[in-house]
Parts: sequence; C-alpha cells; structure tokens
Amino acid sequence: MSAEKMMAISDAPCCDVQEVHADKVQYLHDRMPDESKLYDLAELFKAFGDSTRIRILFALFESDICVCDLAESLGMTQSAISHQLRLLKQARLVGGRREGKQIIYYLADDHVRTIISMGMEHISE
Amino acid sequence: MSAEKMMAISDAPCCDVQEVHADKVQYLHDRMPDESKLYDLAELFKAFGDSTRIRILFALFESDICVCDLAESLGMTQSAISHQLRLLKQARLVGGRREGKQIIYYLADDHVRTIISMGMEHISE
DNA sequence: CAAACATATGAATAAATGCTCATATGTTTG
DNA sequence: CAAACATATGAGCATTTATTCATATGTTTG
Repeated sequence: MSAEKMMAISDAPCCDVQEVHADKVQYLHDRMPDESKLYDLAELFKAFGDSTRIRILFALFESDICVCDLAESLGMTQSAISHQLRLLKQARLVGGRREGKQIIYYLADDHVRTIISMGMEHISE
Repeated sequence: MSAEKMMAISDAPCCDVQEVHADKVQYLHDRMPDESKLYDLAELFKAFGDSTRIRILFALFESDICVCDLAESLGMTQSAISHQLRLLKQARLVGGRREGKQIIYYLADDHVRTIISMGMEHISE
C-alpha cells in the first residue's frame, strides 16, 4: 500500500469520532487470529462448500465405501469423485485405507458430523 | 449422458458382487437428503469458505460494527467489504440495521459461533 | 435543497474451481 | 508376467468467485 493511500485512509473522517474509531480498529486487530489460522479455517469450510463433496460426506455417514460405489451412487465419474476425495482428504475430513484393489474411504472424525449438523440446523430455520 | 455410456457403467463389473453393490447404491440413494437441501448446505459453507468473510465474522464476534470500521480494521476497500457482507447476509449469517448514515452489521445467530468453533477445533488437532 | 458522508451495486478482470478426457499408478488374478 | 481392475492425476475448459473501479442510492447537515 502506498504512503499516500495510508494518508487517505487515516485522514478520512470516517464513521464515528476519530479516537473511538481508532480504538475499535486496534481492539479488533488485537483479537484477530493469525493470518494462517484464518486461512486454514477458510480452507476447511471451502471443503464443505460444494454439493458433490457434501453428498460424498453424507454417503460416508452411512458406511465406509469405495470410490467406485461412491461414483455410481452419486451418478458421477470415478475421476470426478476421486478428485473431490483428494480435496476432502487434504482437509482431513476423510481418510482412505487400501483393501485389495480398492481404496475404502471413511469419515476422518466426528467434527464432520457435528459441523454438518450445525449447518443443517442453520438452513432449517 | 449417452445410452452407450449408461450401458458401460451398469455393465462394469465394478467392485464387489453385483447384487451387494446395487443394494448399497440403493441404500445410499434412499438416505441422501433432497437435492435442494444439499445445495443449500453447500451454499452455507461456501459463505464460510473465504478468509475475508471469516475475518469479518471474527470482527463481528467482538461487536456490532459499521462497514467503514470493518473496512479499515481489515485493511480493505469499503466496496470489497460491502460485496462480502452481501454474501454473508444472503447466507443469513449476518444482519444489518441502519443507524443514521451508517449500517451496523451484526451476527445473525449463534450457529455462526458454533460452526466456527467446530472448525477451529478441527484445524487445531 | 445542495454538499458531504456511508453504503450498495454493476461491469470488468484475474484467479480459483469442478468436471472431463486421457493416461499413469498400483493391485490382483489367470 | 500380462491382462483386468480400481484409483489417482495432469491438462484443458467452462464456470464461479473475489476484488477493483466507477457510480448509484440513501441519509444527514448546513
């Protein structure tokens, strides 16, 4: 950010009294989590933010399942499902174990259920 | 999807025995929520899936606040914040009330805190 | 009512995302 | 070991998304 832009912002008679304003900004800044934490959090929720991945998670609520069955259940390509499973795995929402030729996917932990339940509550109001 | 592609899928000797496979697919299909519910759920989490919006929500955890203060706190344009607030409002995560010239934003309900807390727990493992 | 202020919004653009297609990797089986 | 099977992955493409810029809307104040 350029020096003149800084000036422009701090000079702006923006909202409220100047001092209270500065206090509030400082207060919020002090309480804001680390940039990396905020980023990780956004990444996590991004993993829930797609209906295909949500459907995969709902399927995994019922039972562990291989990629092929998932693909057929959801009426999608094996490749598409596999790509999405990779994202879910990166977000540590699911895990996979090999069983012979297949790889069986499962829910990583119970946060997944809790978070989705909260989401369901929210949209059902 | 073409007819031959349909054939290719159902003919594929994919995973497990054919009958068990079909049962599982049917079972999952029966328990899958409505398409619209899945979509809404994904939309909800999409609203959490951006670090700017996460930061806005963290700010609102501390206090109700006007757009201008938010913009300065986060070091972003008023326009950018305003666009994001619109998305958060659409997802019913925040609300806004007018107070004179300003519009004060606030958290819509406690689901927001709960969902973000769950997220924090998950990434802190 | 005009000017200043606070916010919202449409268009444009760059980046991210989800899917497809082709193919690679890894496992079992004859 | 070769063929079949199950999954993973890279490139390409269309769509979505986050930000910016310019401007519109709505409110207060002189």
